[in-house]
Amino acid sequence: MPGESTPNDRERPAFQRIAAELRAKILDGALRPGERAPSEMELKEHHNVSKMTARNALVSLRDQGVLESRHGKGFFVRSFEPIRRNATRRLSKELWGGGQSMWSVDVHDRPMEPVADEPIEALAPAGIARTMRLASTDRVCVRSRVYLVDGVPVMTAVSYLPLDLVANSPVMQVDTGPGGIYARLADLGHEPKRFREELRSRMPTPEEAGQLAMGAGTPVMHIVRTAADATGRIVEVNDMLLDASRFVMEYDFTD
Amino acid sequence: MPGESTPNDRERPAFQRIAAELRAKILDGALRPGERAPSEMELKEHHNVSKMTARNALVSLRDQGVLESRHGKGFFVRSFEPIRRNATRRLSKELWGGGQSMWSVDVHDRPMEPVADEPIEALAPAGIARTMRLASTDRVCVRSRVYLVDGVPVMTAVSYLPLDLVANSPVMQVDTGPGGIYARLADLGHEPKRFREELRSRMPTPEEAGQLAMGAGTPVMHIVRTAADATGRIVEVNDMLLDASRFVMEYDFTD
DNA sequence: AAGTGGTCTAGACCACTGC
DNA sequence: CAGTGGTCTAGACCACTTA
Repeated sequence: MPGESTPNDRERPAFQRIAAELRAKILDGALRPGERAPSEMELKEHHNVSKMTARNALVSLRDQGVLESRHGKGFFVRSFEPIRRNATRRLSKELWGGGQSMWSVDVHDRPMEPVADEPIEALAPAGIARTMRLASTDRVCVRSRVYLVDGVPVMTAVSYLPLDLVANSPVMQVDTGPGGIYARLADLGHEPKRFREELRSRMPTPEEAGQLAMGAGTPVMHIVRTAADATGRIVEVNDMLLDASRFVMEYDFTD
Repeated sequence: MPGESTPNDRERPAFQRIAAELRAKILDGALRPGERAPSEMELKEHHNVSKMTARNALVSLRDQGVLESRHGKGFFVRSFEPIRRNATRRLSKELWGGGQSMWSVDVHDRPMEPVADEPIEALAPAGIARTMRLASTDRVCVRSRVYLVDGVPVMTAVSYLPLDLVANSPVMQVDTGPGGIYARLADLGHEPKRFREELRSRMPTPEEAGQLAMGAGTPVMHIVRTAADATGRIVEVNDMLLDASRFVMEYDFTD
């Protein structure tokens, strides 16, 4: 009899009970990161529910970031080894000249490698033009890149720089040399001095989830960093999208 | 005939097509924030699919934070009016003496009101004790509070302070007076000078989603702020959980 | 009472994985 | 091949909202 085999428990829905039970097993260590969770069929028979109800429990945990699914293999407990990234230290001037890529100082075991597109010239998107205080006719240098860990994309970044500042400079090259963009801006007499990072978190669009190789149920961090030189002129806006499950952001400041 | 009415489109699953179509309508403004999306029945008949498939499309959009559902009423397009919170400005000393609650400077139209529990004495949780560099037998003052906007909880915060520092001080009172905890710590000769905020983003547990009145498909920001006095002694650890859909975090720093 | 979302069943077929 | 996740159907009943 459809719709009746749940004998009106007056309790939580069955799929939530099953999900909570699995969650508890993970919390108390009975189910460890990387291990396979019970299959749909196993849950179906163990709890006397239909396949869809068993599946519903697994999917809801996946959408909460607890499990990940691999087609044909099973549901597995997700593990987290986030990359710790300190914005202050990362931008500290000492590192710029050292030939260190900005991001490689953040990852300890597995280096994060950038894959950069060819820089292009373009009109600034409306939002970027506004934060850069540019006229809508001003052109910018656009540098797009993807950062990989173990060959997997974990972050995308798009930098916008005023074209009149960086035209015919190494900033227009794919490889900007030791110290990266910021060192080149310093060479040009516009060393970045003041920074603002604006951080949002939300669920990714399907496109974004595809670009970053993200599991369902994991949010993104959307960070927009604005860099100004000593005179207050905005010399770069960097629009970053991060797989939130792979990062811990750290900010230091005084009084 | 079950499983056959999708005539092997060789394309995306039906529920994904329907979801993408709705998403597009929202993006191009045909469906505006706050408006009701088509109901399950409407989608079912319009696309010639079963109710579960139509529902699947709506639920997947809800779990991506695009829609919210109201039982008995429908699915509605979510709108965002995030609270902008600048950690640097918020903590700037000038504000402490002014009788300004720390958070009220962040909200413009609708004030964010804290609801504080009675402070208690307790053993520090393991993780907190470690970051506070306390022995496992040291006791701490625990201050829990919930912040409301329009009566809706949007953030929880739990502060831990070394008990030997704040025992028999106004910090142990519910109302700490003008300037809040930090002003009282200054009175005690331990003015917070250096801060670190550590920010993660993830999906909430069901319990967390209940405490904050969160819609499905919205992540939380988990922020742990550590405050040290001039000598480097850690005088507070503040463990915050925020409904990510309601906040934009802002961090300023120089070179 | 009618319309809506929320849960559930008992099947079905497909695609992917690994033996 | 069997086992797994992924999609789908055509119903059902429930709880909630509005009128």
